[in-house]
Amino acid sequence: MPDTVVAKQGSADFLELHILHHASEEQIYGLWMIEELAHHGYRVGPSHLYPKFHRLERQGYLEREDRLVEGKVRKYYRATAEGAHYLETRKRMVLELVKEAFSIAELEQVVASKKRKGRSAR
Amino acid sequence: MPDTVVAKQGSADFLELHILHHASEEQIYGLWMIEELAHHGYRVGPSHLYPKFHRLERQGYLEREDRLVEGKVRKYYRATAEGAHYLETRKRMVLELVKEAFSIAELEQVVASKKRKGRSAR
DNA sequence: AATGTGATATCGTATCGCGATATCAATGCC
DNA sequence: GGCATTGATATCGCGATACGATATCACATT
Repeated sequence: MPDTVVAKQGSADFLELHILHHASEEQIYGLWMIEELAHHGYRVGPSHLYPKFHRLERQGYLEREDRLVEGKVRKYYRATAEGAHYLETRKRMVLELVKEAFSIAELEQVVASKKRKGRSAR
Repeated sequence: MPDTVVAKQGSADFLELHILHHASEEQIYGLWMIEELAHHGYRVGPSHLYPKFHRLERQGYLEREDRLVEGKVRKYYRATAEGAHYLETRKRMVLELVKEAFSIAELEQVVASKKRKGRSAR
């Protein structure tokens, strides 16, 4: 069995986090996100992604900017301040889960050390 | 704003992972799980949890054992081998997300070192 | 004006989220 | 026995979501 399972509605809210995460670092658009997710084992179709974009925008977490690129209209999204804040809250919760599920008590320290210095250790 | 947001359907699949995680370590039952989740900031009601239990059981990821405890009937669940396997797959995906969202390239090493030795570094 | 192409949008239905509410099964009390 | 109590599980109901399939869009090239 492939490990890109996606067992039905499995990837649900991880999807939201992925979107917000990328949208807080750079401007993203639909097809790009779909490909990016594919690299990470998430099979997401347009009919799944676009409605999410719309909802996140409606909620004020994303803001859109239509732009013409190479003869194609792209709708770029970036996270708003509110969206970034929401993302941080959710990230904290994921961290809790990971800490517990992987029994990594000092995970916070690892994260904190990353934040202090910009190095990515690769 | 409290940081137990739970912004609508937010906790969705994290819930599944939490359930599977605990059910793979010990036998769990509904109310206990509800309280456990509350400790971690997830507000989950019975009408959310029980259907999930039922579905996970139907999918073969959990198995049930009714037991009488202190005059009360409890339905204990534990993860099946298949459920444990599914959990591992999902955990790997969460790890990917965390690694990326927190820019922790060496996260795998941290996890691996935890697995080798049982120490919890606290 | 027709076609190609990157991209976004919608349709339709099975399923889910989840507050509110009901139901259950064992025990203690009269 | 009848009945309230209490820990616990189950269901109702409907607005919202998942997501494959399909349609539509806008610009460029011919």
